[in-house]
Amino acid sequence: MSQPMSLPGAPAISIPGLKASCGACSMLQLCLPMGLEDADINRLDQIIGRRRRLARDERLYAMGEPFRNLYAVRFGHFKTYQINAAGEAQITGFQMAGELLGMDAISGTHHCDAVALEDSEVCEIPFARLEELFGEVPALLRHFHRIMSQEITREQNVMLLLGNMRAEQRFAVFLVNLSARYAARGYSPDSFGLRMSREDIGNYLGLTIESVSRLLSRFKKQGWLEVDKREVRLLDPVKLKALAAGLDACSPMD
Amino acid sequence: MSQPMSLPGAPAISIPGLKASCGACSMLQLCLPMGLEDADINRLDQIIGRRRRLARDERLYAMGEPFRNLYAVRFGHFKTYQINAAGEAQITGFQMAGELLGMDAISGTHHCDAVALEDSEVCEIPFARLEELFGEVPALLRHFHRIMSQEITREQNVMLLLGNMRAEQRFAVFLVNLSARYAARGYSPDSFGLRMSREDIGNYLGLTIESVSRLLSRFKKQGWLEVDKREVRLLDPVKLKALAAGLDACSPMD
DNA sequence: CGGAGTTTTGATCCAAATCAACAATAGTGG
DNA sequence: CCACTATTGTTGATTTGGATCAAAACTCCG
Repeated sequence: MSQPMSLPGAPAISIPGLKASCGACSMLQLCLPMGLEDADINRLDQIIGRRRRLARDERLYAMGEPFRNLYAVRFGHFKTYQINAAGEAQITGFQMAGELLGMDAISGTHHCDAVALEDSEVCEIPFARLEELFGEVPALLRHFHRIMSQEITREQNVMLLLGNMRAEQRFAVFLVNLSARYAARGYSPDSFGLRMSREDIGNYLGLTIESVSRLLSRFKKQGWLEVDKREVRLLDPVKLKALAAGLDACSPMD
Repeated sequence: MSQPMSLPGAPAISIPGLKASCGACSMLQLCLPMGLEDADINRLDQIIGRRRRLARDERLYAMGEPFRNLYAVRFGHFKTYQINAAGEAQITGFQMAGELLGMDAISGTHHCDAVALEDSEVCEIPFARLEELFGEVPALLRHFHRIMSQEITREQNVMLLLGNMRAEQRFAVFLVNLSARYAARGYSPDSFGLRMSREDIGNYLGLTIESVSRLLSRFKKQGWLEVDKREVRLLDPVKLKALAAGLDACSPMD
């Protein structure tokens, strides 16, 4: 590739300390203000709090904290995870630019931790003020409901993955999903860096780190992708999509 | 037990054909109108459509259908499930009286099927009219958001279950969860009938029907519960809760 | 460079799936 | 009502996908 390595997490124009401006944000078409009129976007801008920068591994919020804000990812990546009574964690999602964090907390307190996978920035959205705006901007409310609904559907898809799929299919789903999300953001669908460790991937997919490593090696050997450290290039996206859809019998690693 | 068998799904006072009345509904304290003032409950009553009766195995809605209504379960039980491209199903939840169905569809079309597990009744809630009401009754909107948020959290808990737990713990979680929900509805927490088949339970928990059957036998042998067909009585709820929380090492079936 | 963390690869094990057979139950129709 | 069938559930034998255990290779940084 003659182009510089794709960098889906690279900062958009962003001057820390300045208030966020949805109208100028590159994520406008994916984020909360999607589809709003200019005037309404300005009203949303009015209520959006400061931007917040987080370093790699820094925590945005923790389980049990009282709910105050939603967060829109401006750039960077996050993971969210739950911890049960026995101290075991389950990663419930990876979030990237334009995605909303914290919806599980609207019921009162946060039910998971959110941690930055790399240096990242979020817009803080005070929910109390957002609620006020809902009454005045019905299109905003409608889109907010759509986003929550999509989050429910996303989680149902993960349930399907964890409950029904074998390791190979899970991993294919994971790759194809990332690919589609990068594509929606204008990045290459076939070439991207994994922002999360093998351990995070394994935890999310209900597999061990060893299994993830083996799957990567196997997919590479089959010629379906190239891997170099965390950089991935999908060589046969069609095959991977077929695997993900379960339309293709698993090749038993001969 | 000298009492008649517990019947958590037995009809509340219900005259088919009549319009629903939230104020008179026994699920008032669990359902959408929870916490509303009388006047606001009446406004909600105004918009709620007909009740709808469903026979066992009858489908309330199907994947792909356009979204029109939410449904509140009046009595009976439902299951919701997704089907993937390969035709395999994953049950994403079991719903009982007072619970809301269809939130995953707000984004436009239904993403799962909902099927009655027994003769059941729902209140049809036209979402367009509910949206109108949101602007007039902020408390209703707030509670609606809380319900959606809780649904997200519930699904995250299932992800934790499917991604992290062994069969024994999954099954304990399942039983303890049912127990708590029946308790919240005023029924015995320790004695209830399973409304779903072993196959449904297995599908939901990511296990085979054989595994579910073996788990039931094993729990019975351990003296943690009694089973007779689909009727279950928890004999050692404390033990089951400990298992569910993962605080208790799995007893290796000696 | 050293040392901690991460990833890969190989050997072995085990929990749950699969395969198989049968028992119990619920329907169905005569 | 019973006989017959289909469905659902139980139990046992065997297999297997992925976990676990173990160790080496690589990477990242101070």
